[in-house]
Amino acid sequence: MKATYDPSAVESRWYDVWEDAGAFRPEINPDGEPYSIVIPPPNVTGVLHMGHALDLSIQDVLIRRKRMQGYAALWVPGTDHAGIATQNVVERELAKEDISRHDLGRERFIEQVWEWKAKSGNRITEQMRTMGFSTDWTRERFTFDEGLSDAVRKVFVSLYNEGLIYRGNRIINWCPRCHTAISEIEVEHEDEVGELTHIKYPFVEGDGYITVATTRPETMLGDTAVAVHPDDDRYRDAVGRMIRLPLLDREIPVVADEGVELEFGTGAVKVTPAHDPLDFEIGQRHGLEEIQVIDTEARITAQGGQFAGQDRFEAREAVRHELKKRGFLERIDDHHHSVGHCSRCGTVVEPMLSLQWFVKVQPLTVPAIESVKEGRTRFIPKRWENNYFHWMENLRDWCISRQLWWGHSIPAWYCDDCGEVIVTEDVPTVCPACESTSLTQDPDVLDTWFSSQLWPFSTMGWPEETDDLARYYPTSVLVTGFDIIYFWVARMMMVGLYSTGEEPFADISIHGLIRTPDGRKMSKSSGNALDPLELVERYGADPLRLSLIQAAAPGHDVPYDEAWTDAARRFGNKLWNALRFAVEHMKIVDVPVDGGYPDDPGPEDSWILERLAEVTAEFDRLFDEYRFSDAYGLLYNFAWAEVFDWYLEMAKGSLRDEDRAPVTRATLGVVLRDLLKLFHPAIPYLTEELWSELGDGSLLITAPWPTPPAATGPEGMATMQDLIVRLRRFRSEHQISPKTPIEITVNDPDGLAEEWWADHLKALAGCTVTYGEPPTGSAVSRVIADTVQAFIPLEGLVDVDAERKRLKKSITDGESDLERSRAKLANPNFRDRAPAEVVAAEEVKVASADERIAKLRAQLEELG
RNA sequence: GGGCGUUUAGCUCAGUUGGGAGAGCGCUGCCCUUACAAGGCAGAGGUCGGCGGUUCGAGCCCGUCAACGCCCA
Repeated sequence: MKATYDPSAVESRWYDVWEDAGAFRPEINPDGEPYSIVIPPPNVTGVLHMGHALDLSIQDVLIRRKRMQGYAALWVPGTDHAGIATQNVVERELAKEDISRHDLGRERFIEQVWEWKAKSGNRITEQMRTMGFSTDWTRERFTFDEGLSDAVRKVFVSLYNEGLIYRGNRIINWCPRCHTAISEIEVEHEDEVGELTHIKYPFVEGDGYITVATTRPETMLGDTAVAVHPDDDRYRDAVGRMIRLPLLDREIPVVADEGVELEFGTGAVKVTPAHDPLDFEIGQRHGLEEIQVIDTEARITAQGGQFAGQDRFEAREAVRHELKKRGFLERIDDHHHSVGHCSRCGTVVEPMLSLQWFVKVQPLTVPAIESVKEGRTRFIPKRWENNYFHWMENLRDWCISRQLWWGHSIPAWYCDDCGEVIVTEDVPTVCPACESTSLTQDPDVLDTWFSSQLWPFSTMGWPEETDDLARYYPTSVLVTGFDIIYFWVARMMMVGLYSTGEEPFADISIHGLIRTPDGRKMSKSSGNALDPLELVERYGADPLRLSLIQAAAPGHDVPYDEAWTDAARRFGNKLWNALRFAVEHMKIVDVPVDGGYPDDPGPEDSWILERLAEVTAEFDRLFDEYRFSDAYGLLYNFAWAEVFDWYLEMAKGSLRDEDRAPVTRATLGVVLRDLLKLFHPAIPYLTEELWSELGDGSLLITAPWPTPPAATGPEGMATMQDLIVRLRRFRSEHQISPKTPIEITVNDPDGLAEEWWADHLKALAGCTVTYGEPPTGSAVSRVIADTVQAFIPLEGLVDVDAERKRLKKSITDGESDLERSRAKLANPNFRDRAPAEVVAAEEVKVASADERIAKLRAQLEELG
């Protein structure tokens, strides 16, 4: 073995070996209970970012452990066709050659996208392999492949037939850049400082006017009323009168409507039914005309008089200018308000009246809420349930049609002759109403999330009744960030229950977002995003995985610092060298794949075996609660601070003793082996490589999960470790070189210091031991651990003044402990109400502190 | 405006049944001890945001205030 751990050398070796062995397929454990996860499908256009790295590392850790525990563990990979995103990418490519999609036409453009996918669409899956993720590639799916398209059509038609999908004219959010409608949650609201324009709307008859305020003055061109609240005394007389709309001279009524906010602005609002959701509702109630004044390019329509053809923002200025010129402008105030932007391209969205398809979601939310309320699906951490409920309870209908080319077609056809709407899974040839054969399919496609929401069961073959569906659906757990609970998780719950009657997953494990070290959001646009693949090159995939898992406390954001990954890499080096020590120098061979715990271990062996059993049990407990960071933190500290720093050092001595060496080899072998197993889910490459050094020839990826038997270590271990630490401190405080041997006399009234201490005190503290009473005549000091005292001759070793100082400090420390415990015991309430064992423990503390201080005082006196 | 979260060592964060605060990085001193200097040993550093309450006992439970952040409207 090489002297240092080289991640890139190790990581190039194993992925193909695993895959060729079929280890990623659940069939590797044919008799195992099923355990399944579907990957949240990344956009096919995407490249792996830190969020993916975290999300997928967690899933891999779950899957790999379950696989080792003997489950038929299935992790389904795949990608999302990502309608807008992918169409944008390909359009941009074409633009380089000065071609628009319209030049190509719809059919050839779609071909172009498929070609792009074949060429560049597997980038992210290649990156997943680099990271070592053990997904079953034989089951890879794409949201736009054939089977999934069948599922989409089936769900659409079914929802339509039950009246849960309808087509209607409503105010939607329009992105003038992407040229499509988008849903409510694809709109990102940002607080901006805008201008509130106050406009005078004069009455047609008589003098006077009403002042209305708006942040979008250009929409006044589409105004068909002014509305006030019915209880507003200020406008009591105005209701029913007519207004002459400035600039266009259209006569519009003043109406009273409950929807108007009394306190806001002047209390009177202009009503633009075609370009505002609230105004649309007011318009419906009062039978107002809907005049579209902004078109799909965000330009003023012919209805906008002299402003026709202007861009909406240009028109905003022009309208204001004209109002001012003609005396209708009252004033302009600065105004903080939130402005909606397209989540895809950042363009300001335009609310617009449009004929679109919608899902009526309310009926679907009822069972989805119940499932979580009744615990059939649980969120981890639980607090995310509240957000889920809140969102579900306030859902508005979901606009699912998109004016794009790349996406699932809407399975709706219109009869060219009689206008009949035909919604069906198979392409219709004849109009059922008039028997015309002249039918035209709806040109729109579906929101990408409409197909993503089917992912947990469409990937398993639904609507076919496949073996996979029967065996692996519902899935065991969904792992994802809280940012897509609304987009994705909630919809999977709704449509999963609707389509299959079952919750799509038992658990939903929510993790946070990766942030920069100073807590900001990582994003490509702000240029502070780290590339995980670059980190892999610099530190290795295993160190990146381990550091992400350790840093990610459940449900909290992760401010990521490379220092963690560097620390994980150093841990890898430590583990590497521990194995190197065992393999090369100590001839550990033939460690069994499982079992093999020694029957008659020595004291330090039984101690580490006890700790191994405790730590494994605790690790499993934490892991089963999805507390991966705690579980691996525990393991990391156990490995480094206990196995490497203590056990390995103690084992060096016994390995030199031919009588004790066999049992030490056996113990060292099983402890390191089990460590490799426990660490494998997090750092698969390194552990597999080290496993191959242990000699058996099998693969770690499919080795059985460890279940070390309970063991009991020797009573005196903790005291001995304490004594060693204190002796080392004594050395450090007195600047005694580690090379200077110290002869100590150990006095041990309670029989804690057994014979086996001597070797360890020699090896780990550089002290040779004599048991018995302290020597008399020469100056000594003492170091005390529990009831054990070690006497150290001072002659030639230490400066007596320094020793006095050391003793005084020890006495002071002891006294403050003593004081605290005494005060507690002096409180009668404490004695009465605290549990007996707590009181007893406190009494023991007093007694031992007392004794200790007495000894130290005596020591001080002896020094004179 | 509503909801949620955060506030613990110089920095980034753990701390789930309330019983003397931990990790990583950083810092100080000593050590190239044949697994590892990507290391070892020892150490310094904290009124656990403020105030009040419950309790024999609060980082942890309750109330309140403050700062920061996120989501929704």
